[in-house]
Amino acid sequence: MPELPEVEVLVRHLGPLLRGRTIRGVEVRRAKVIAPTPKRELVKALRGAKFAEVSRRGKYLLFMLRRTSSRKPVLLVGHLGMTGRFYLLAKDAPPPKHVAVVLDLGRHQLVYEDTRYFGRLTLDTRGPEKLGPEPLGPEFTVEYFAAELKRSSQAVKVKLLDQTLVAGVGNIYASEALFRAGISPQAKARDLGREQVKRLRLAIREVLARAIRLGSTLPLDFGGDGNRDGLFYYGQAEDASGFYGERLLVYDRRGEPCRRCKTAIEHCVQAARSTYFCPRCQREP
DNA sequence: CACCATGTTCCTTG
DNA sequence: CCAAGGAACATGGT
Repeated sequence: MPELPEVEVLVRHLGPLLRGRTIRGVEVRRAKVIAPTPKRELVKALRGAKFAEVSRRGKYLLFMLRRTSSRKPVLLVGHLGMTGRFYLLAKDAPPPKHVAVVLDLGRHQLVYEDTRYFGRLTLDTRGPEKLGPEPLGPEFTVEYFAAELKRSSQAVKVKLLDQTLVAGVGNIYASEALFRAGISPQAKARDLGREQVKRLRLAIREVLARAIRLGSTLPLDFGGDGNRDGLFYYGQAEDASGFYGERLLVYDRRGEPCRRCKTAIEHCVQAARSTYFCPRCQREP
């Protein structure tokens, strides 16, 4: 479930587990995910390098690596796409289906698994460089947000998915934030008034921060199949605990009663993505 | 079999 | 040149 909050929770768990560990070997099982970095180049850069810091930018994972020989750090960039997973496995555990890359860490292996192979694990840093401000950071100001929205004739929900506007909002949290702000997803971005922009900015920050808070309280070793051996698995936490349903107010709730006014939640398609909203609580400007 | 899915990029059209 | 819409990517679930 990778939007900003899921990636943030993953980073907070991975950081302490990886920091200081040395990469002994690199196995690329699906060359597509490391593109455009050639396999040889990746192996050369990673083997013998040590994890220094694990951080996040938008939906991207940033692995800062250092090697004792050279002083310049290597930045390894990860992206989970729709179905990507990073977790640790015991050294000789058989890697499951759809493993794209395995990093040998000695007693453990860091596995990057991705059923649909839409994600990335690469030395190409152009992805995160194009991103807009962090929604929870100081650069995401009302002034900036208002000015950017004014320049767009797109529906505001579609605009929220533009990672150069603000980094990390995905299809689920876009619908959730608009519901909390009481704004119709079909409203043109440039038509929002000052108060609506303020409310939307706040709603985005609250929705993301809340998801991070909730996600951080959950154990991540949901494997349950023994294979992962409890060490680390970022999986279907929401389904397993049933808390997914509680935290989402509109997403995937077509026909169900609005939590606020009981009106049936509606669904529409915008830019080929599903949008959910309450026709009564969310109005056009 | 048909349709849908948390994301991004590329191509076409206007 | 830019905005907008749609397909493509690859696999699995319903």
